[in-house]
Amino acid sequence: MSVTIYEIAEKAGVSSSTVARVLRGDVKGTYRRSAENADRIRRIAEELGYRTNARARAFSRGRTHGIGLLYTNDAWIFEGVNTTVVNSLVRSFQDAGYHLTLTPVDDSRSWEEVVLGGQIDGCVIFQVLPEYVTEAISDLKLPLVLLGDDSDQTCSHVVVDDYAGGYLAAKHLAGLGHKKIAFYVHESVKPHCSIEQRRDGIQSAMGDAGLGEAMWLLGPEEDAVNRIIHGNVRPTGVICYSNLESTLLMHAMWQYGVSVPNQLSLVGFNDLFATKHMTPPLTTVGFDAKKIGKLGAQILLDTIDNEAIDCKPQGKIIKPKLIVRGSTGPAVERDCQ
Amino acid sequence: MSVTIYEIAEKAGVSSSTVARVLRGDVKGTYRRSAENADRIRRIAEELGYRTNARARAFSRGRTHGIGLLYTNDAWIFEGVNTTVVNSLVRSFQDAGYHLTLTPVDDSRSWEEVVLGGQIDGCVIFQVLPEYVTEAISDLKLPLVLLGDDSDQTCSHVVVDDYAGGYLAAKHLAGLGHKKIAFYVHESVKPHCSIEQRRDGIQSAMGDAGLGEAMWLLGPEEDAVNRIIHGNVRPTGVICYSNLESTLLMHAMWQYGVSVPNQLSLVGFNDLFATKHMTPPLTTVGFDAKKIGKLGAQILLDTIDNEAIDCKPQGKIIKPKLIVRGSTGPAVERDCQ
DNA sequence: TTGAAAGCGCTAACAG
DNA sequence: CTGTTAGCGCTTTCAA
Repeated sequence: MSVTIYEIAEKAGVSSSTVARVLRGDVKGTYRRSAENADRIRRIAEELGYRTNARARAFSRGRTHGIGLLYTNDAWIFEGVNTTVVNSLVRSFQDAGYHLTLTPVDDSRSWEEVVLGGQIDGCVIFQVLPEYVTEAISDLKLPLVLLGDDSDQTCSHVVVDDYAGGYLAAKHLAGLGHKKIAFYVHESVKPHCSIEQRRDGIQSAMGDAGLGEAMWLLGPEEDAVNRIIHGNVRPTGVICYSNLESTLLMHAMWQYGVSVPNQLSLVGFNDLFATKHMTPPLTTVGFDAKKIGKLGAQILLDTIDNEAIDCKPQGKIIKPKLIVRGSTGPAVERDCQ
Repeated sequence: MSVTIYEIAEKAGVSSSTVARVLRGDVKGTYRRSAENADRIRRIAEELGYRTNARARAFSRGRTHGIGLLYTNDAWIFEGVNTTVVNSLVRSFQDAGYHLTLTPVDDSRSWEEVVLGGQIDGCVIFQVLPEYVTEAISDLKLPLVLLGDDSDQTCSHVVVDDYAGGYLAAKHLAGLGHKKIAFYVHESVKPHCSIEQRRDGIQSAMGDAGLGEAMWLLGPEEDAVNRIIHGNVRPTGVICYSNLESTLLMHAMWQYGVSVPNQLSLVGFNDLFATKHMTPPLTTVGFDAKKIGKLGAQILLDTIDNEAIDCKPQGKIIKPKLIVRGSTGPAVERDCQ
């Protein structure tokens, strides 16, 4: 058994409340006598190796200092730039005395024990969750913040301006003289608002540059590669939805002997270590992933602290920026083969 | 306030213990009358929207069903193949009704609240932790399992046989006629037993093949690249410690116009998506990362369940395998330039 | 600032 | 199988 405040109280000859208060820092020590007593209590606690029992505190206070990180997609949560977001969340919460619990949401309903059972004080929702989950959470009035999804404007959220990202990418290509620009989304990518937003941004930049419709490459990679290389209307510049697509395309172009950027320009999304070291280094749309975690944590902590005032939802938008590297160059029409 | 067993007890006209027992499934319902009662209790609980209060249960039982994932290295925990390990851990624990809490260990001592405060029932330790942390944990007699480190044989652990991995890699190169084989570890890699183990395996395979000493490339990448390209004794085959090194070298060789595998063979460690899609696809030493998480979780859960029997530590070793792809080929002496 | 006392909601030992 | 009765260790009124 571990040491409790009662044992300390007995040794110190004071009440357990006093011990608790001193150890919690609730006693200012304004009067000398009081301060001396406090010191003594702290010393005894130290000697006995006392540690606040977090379970008892959580029970009594009704707060665990735990935060749930809710997500549905295993493959996505620790993918590429998201690891930076997660690490940043962990650190930000840690600084505030909170800790993150990984809470995958699936049919197993095991998330319920954590979320509905009150093991957490709030949750960070990564991307979209099934509606019945978000409903359950809002029924509980559990503070939450959405990351990477602003479809529900009644919830606080942090998102990247994907429209702007798409715009930047396409504008860059248009500036290099590209007229036929494609947007490639791999078939394995789950539906997400960022897809349409990036596409809209691309289309808008193309419109501003007096160009026509963007090509939209969906489906399996073979099809995409095929259309890029052998299609009737061949793009000279391709914008990739994420690191996955850039990796695949870069590889495929190498296989088929299409030189990047001489014969084809490639722009990616997300700036990773691997991106910088591709052959050639990838021109990409990046954003401050750390900031997402930081802002998300901050918003959630605000909400938790101000539960009474039930403050209105906050929305933050992160602006992306274009990082120009070696995978883009002037447009060159490839001859028919 | 949420519904408690007392409210249900009152409505059902039974005692709170009965409610708790029924809801917990402790009542078999062998007798008809009892079964009917149990059904009624469950129905009332359902109607009232009752949820077991996990905080109260944790307090009362002295168990939280939480598991801490302890690590010191942000950059490493979600890196490459480790994400697979983490996801596998999460799932395995989830299946057993446990959840994982991310617990970075650093000077902030915030890990103490989680670990020493009793917010978790056991911990998974990723790689090595400062000694005072492991000591504190064993003082607490908190069940633990070490992942990727077997330096303390008194603790349960799951490790990859890195010696065998190194051996496989070097044997492969030797079989292709390579005589000068180097092992490259980037300077940013923190000291870890796997480095020596892989090197020993490499050396051993070289010995078996009648070759001399392996070259050991350490330090900044420029030096390594320089020695590979311009050194007095130039390796024809390089084994990379991890994905980092393979990415860097593959890129550098491309920059300097050294063809892989025609002029230089490259073998990596860890099999990632990106590895398969490098140009050329990387020959690499891979292992079953899912299994690590699975075994780790299983061992820890065993330990937690058998606290009384304080079972002796279990050690599991995962055997790696060589995945031959396009980055290795017959040895060719490069001419002096 | 301090002490006494009443919880927080569930579990568990015991008697019936 | 059920009810009674103590806790688990900390927080939080309320008086003093």
